[in-house]
Amino acid sequence: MQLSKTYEPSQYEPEIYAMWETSGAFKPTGKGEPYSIVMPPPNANGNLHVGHGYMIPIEDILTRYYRMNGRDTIWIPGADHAGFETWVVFEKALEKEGKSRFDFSREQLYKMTWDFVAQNRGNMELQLRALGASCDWESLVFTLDKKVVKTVYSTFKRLWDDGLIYRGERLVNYCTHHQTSFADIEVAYDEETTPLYYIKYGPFELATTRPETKFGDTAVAVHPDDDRYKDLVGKTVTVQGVNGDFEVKVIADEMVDREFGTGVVKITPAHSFDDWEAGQRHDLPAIRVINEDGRMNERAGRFAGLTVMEARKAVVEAMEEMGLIIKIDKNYKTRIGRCYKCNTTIEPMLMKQWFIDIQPLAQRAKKSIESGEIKFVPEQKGKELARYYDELRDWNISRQIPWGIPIPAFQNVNDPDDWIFDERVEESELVIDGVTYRRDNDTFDTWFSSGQWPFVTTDYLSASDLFSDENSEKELAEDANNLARFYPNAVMETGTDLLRPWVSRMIMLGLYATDKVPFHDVFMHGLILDEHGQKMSKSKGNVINPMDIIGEFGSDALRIGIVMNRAAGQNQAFSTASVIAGRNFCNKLWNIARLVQKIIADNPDQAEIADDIAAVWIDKKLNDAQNEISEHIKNYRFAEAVDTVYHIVWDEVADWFMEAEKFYKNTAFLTCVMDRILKIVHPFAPFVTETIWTTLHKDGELLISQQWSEAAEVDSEKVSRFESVKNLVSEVRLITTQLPAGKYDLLYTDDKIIAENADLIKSLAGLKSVEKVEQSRGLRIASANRKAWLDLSPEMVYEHQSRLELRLVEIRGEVEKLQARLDNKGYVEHAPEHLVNETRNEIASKTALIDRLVHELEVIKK
RNA sequence: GGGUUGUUAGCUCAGUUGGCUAGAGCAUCUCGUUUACACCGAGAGGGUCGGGGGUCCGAGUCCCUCACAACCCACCA
Repeated sequence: MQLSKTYEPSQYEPEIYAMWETSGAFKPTGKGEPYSIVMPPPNANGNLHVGHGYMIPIEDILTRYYRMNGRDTIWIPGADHAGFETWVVFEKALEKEGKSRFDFSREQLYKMTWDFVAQNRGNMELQLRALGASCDWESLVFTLDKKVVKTVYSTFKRLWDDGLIYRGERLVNYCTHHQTSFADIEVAYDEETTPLYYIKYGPFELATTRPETKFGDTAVAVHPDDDRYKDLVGKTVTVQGVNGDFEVKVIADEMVDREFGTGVVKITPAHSFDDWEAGQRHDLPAIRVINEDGRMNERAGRFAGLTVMEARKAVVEAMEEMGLIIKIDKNYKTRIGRCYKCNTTIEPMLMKQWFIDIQPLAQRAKKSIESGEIKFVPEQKGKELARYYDELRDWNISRQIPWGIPIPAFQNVNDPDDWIFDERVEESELVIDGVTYRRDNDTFDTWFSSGQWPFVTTDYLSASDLFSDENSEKELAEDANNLARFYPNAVMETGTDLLRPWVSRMIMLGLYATDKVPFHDVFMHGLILDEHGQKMSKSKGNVINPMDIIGEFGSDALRIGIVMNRAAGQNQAFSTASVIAGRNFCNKLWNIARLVQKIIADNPDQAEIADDIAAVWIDKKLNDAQNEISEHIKNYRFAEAVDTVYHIVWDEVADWFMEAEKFYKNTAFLTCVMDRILKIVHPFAPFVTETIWTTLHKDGELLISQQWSEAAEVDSEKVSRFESVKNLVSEVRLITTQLPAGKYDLLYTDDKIIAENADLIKSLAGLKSVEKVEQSRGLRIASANRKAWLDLSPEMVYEHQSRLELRLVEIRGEVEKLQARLDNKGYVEHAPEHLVNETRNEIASKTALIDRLVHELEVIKK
């Protein structure tokens, strides 16, 4: 089949992907050392964003590269139930129908959300295909699949049995209207004006925005270095309250800002996040004074039953009567959290939640980073995580939304402290030995389940049950039918924003559940910003949809463009210019293939060409490029790898080798080189390379399943011969572009390389002729140091003189700089010898060039 | 406020442990339509590497300092 003039990606991409998928090329071969990546599961309910447009190509480059380099490779895709995000979208949809979550049971809600997600789930998977993801679809895991739940329960059970799970009180963001708690990110903060009350508080004066929580005060805090209150620290003071006197402890804590108010803070651990922290540090009791319905409880005495705002007003009035209010700052501005749905003020509320005692897990994870068992790219991210582990506090794994994995715990209706583990979560009540247990209605934090992703997706736990004896490792590795050989994963590739919520948890839970690190390397990519370096957001309207880019420029162009010029861990702008470069590159490759096709078609009976020095030269270049690319991939330097690919194809293959082949027409060799290039480029631009491959190869073999070529043996003498030709041609081009348009003659005297390659040189340099003469004339090709002259009239040579003089000044300047370096004793003494030698050699060659130029100028002047 | 990362050509960015004349893509300019490609070819111009100081034979790279920007965390009673 003839290749069309221009590469039209949309014409080939879907078909090519279907070929890969149906051929089974994405499946591991069962041969070679296992190499595995688990895809960070995109939201099943959503569309891919431009971040995926970067993530997927990187993971696909790795997968395709290792697949083509002898590894037994798998890339496991996933789909995320995205607990919170999906829940918000679903609840909005419910709302549109005039319904609320309170109209349904938990089971109903779960079922409805499931159906809702199922409707949309196909989009994301189609988009992964459009990006060319060569992942093994058969091993796809949804975060709510049975095997996920099973593993999550077994890990929970184990933590429970090990005494690492406990019920604990914790402040949660609570909406008193919806009567549910929210995650931090679900709370919308707004700057608002709220009165700041300066009140008398025992021996202190202090400022507060929340006088109504005074009933829950259990301490009063000052800064440890504050001399004003030094004597009172540690004492218990009596405070006059609206319900009578009460006592609080005076504590010293760094949280207090001496400059704010009077430098004194009342501490209400049950209703303020900061105060809760302080309470933890100082071992203070927490007293709840607000109920879940947003009204004051019995602790508020005569104010019980009032709403928070009513109580605030009433308490202030009462305090004013008692003379406890000093002044009220009515212009005070602060940020108040509100429910994103009903705008109700979020109350920090003390509630019972499930917790994991995290430090034992965290410290083990920290060690795995510090020992180098897990390596981070960029390295900095590992250090950041190690620090984070030290600060990590017990992990609250309960969430109050129905869309998630139910927590398999039941509470004795008669004894709130009696909890049992039971997986029968479909039952809302269990009766065991006459005791009734009620199911906990909470679900797991999504990170608790996704934190187990590497061993869930590879079925590692169930497999390690099968292989429990000493030989398990070996048997596992050899069992080609078992996904467990892919655990631990080779690399975890994900965004820097997921370092704490996700990567940290995978390491902790992986080590805990499997005694192994979940992956050996972590590669973290930064955020893709818009073209002007701004964060993309729907409200700004600057969101770039990867599917639009694919539609306009093609999948390969997006891949190359987005990977190009990008460093690990760095937030960087999206650049359409780079995508255009990617598209141009694909077109270039396409046209190389067209030229190969044409040369072969035009020369059906061409025999092997023995003296093709361009062939030897390109073999060498391709060897080098393969090595370089491998090195870059090994070090996760994707931008550099793409750069190497781009330039080997464009600068070496297209500009020199193909041009030389227009002369040689070495058809057999052209086929080999074409294959080799396609293999090298394939991981980066899979669609265009496969399209070319399947067009040129009629045997039905697919490029995706090929192995990279072995390095070719090269005759370095021939390589340097081609380099000489190249230099000569470059200089001839340089001179002739400065001359009036037209074709020129090259003359040479006693020059073996020119004599042997006269026609090649003529072809490459676009000369009229290359002729041997006895007596030289015209302009000497001086820089390339060849006995060659452009046959120019004395007038033209004379005109060229000024250019030569400029060049001479330039080179003399360079030599001066180099000489100055050598004149510096410190340099000669301290710098490595090879550098000094290099400098000397360079001076020598430049001096020789100066001599030639000087000589040439003398000739011209005569 | 704490932490992290940036600031290199008109734009978007590379530059791995300090070492040859600081690179790429896009954009710009000149010449060119030789049937692979104008999504092209041959060339060219453009940078005191954010400012200042220091270490060193040698600094875009290491140290100090200032300015600016982005991100993460904690957010003020």
